[in-house]
Amino acid sequence: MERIKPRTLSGFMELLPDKQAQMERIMDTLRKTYSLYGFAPLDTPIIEASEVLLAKGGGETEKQIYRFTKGDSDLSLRFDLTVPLAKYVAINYGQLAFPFRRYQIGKVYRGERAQRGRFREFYQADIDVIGDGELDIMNEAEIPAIIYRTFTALGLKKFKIRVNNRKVLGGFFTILGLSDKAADIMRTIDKLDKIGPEKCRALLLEEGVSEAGADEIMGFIGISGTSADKLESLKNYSGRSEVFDTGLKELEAVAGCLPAFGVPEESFEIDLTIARGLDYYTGTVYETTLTEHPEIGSICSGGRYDNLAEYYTDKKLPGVGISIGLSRLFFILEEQGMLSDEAISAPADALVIPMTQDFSKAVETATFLRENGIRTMLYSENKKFKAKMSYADKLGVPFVVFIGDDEIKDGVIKLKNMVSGEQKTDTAQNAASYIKAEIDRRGAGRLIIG
RNA sequence: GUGGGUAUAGCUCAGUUGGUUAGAGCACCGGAUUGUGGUUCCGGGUGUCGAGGGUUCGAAUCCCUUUACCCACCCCA
Repeated sequence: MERIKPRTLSGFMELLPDKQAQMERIMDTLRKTYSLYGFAPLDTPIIEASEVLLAKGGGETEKQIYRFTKGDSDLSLRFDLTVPLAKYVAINYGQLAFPFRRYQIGKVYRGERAQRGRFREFYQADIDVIGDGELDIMNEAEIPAIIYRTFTALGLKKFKIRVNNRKVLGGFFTILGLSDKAADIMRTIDKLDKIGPEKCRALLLEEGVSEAGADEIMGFIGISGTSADKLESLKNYSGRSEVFDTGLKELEAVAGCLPAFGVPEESFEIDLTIARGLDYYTGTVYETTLTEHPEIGSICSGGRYDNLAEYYTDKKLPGVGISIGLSRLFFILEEQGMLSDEAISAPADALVIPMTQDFSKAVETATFLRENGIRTMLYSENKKFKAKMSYADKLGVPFVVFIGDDEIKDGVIKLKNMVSGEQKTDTAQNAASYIKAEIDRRGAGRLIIG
C-alpha cells in the first residue's frame, strides 16, 4: 500500500499535548477576565454565506478570504469575528439587550502567505460592546482596563497599551486641507515605527502631500512627552476643526479614566502614530505591543466604530471592540520561552500503577481519587515496571500510586511524589488529602507566563 | 500577489574539486535493573538525500523541470 506523507498545511498551528494544555489555560484565563467585565460568550459558525461575509466588498478581504462552493452554495470561511458579530446582531436585534457586550474566542482564516507569527488559521479573542443608536465614551475608556487586566492575569508584565483617536487625526488632516487623502496618510503614519521618519515623510510626498503639509504632519505625530504632555500640546490645534476638538475631548476622557479603572501609567501611552489600517474605525483606536518585542507588532488591536451592521440593517449600531491575536501571542510566548512549563500542564495529577494481576484494588483506588477531585489515570498496560514509571515521568504526572500484593494485604496504598522522589505508605484517604493539598499549593497563584 | 532563500534520520543539522557501505547531536528502542522514573554506562540507524528527468564509468553534490516550506514586501492578530 502506498503511504501518504502526513503533513499539516503551512500557517496552521498544531500543538503537542502539553503545549495545547497551556493554550487552553490561556483561553480559560481570557474567558474568566472577559466575564469579569460583564461580557457574554458567543459562538458563530466558521462557515458563512459568501455574500454575508463579503457584503462590504473590495479590498484585502476579498483577496484573502477562503472561498469555495458546495453544490450551489457560495461559501466562505470567516476572516474575523467582527463581521459575523454584525450579522448576528442584525438578526437578533429584537432579542438582545443593548449595550450588548459579548466575547468570542474562535478560529479565523486568511489565505495569505504564512510567516513568522503570522498564520492562515488562527485564534482571535474578541470583545465588543454594541450600542443601539448611541454608545457613551466611557465604553471606550473601559477598554484599556480590560486589556490591562487580561494580560496581567496571564502573568505578562512588559506591555504597553497605545491609544489614539481617529477624530484627532481626521480633524487635523481637515485643518491641513488633506481630508481626501486621510486614509492613505493614516496608513503611512501607522508605519512610522517600522520605517522611520525619513521614509515616512517621503511616502507622504509620494501620496501627493505638499512639503509644508508633510512637515506639519511629521511635527504633529512627533509630539513627545508623557500622555499629559501630549494632550497639552494638542490643545494648540484646538478651535480649528469641530471633529478635532471632539476627538481631543474623547482622548482626554479615555486617558483621564485610567486611574479609576486601575490602569497604571506605565502600561499606557497616547501614541499619535497609531492609526490602524482598517477604515471603519471612527474614534478611539488601540494597539498593544510587548515592550521587549516591538518587532512582532500588535498583539491586541481594536477601536471605536460608528456603524457595525450597516450592510445588514438600517439600525445604527455603534460599538467598540478589541481583538487579541491569540495564536500569534502564544507563538511569541513559546518562542521566547515565556511559558511556565510546570507539572500544571500534565494531563493528570496521579497515575495509579497496579503491581499485580488483580486490578480490582487499583481500579477502586483510581475511582476513589477521582471522586475526591484528583485527575487520575490508571496504567493498565502489561509493560515492565520501568516503562510504567517512564510513562508517568514523560507526562509530568506529579504523583504515582502503587497497588501491589503487599498494599492490598494491608489495605493501604504506596504514594510516590515524582518531584521530590519521596515515597510513603498510607491509607487512600490520607493520600488523597495529601495530593489535593500539594496540587492546590502548586496551582495557587500560578500564572501562565513567567 | 511581488522578490529572495531552503529542501539529507522523528527533530536540528554536517556531508570536501562528483568517488566505495551517507554522518553527528538530540529523540527513540533494547540491556545493565522482573517493586521504582528523571542521572549514568553498554548496544541499536530507524534514510525514496522533497519529486521527476538529464549529464557522467559513478550524483546528496552538476543541469533542467516541479512541488513544498522559510524569509521579506503588501496587508494584518
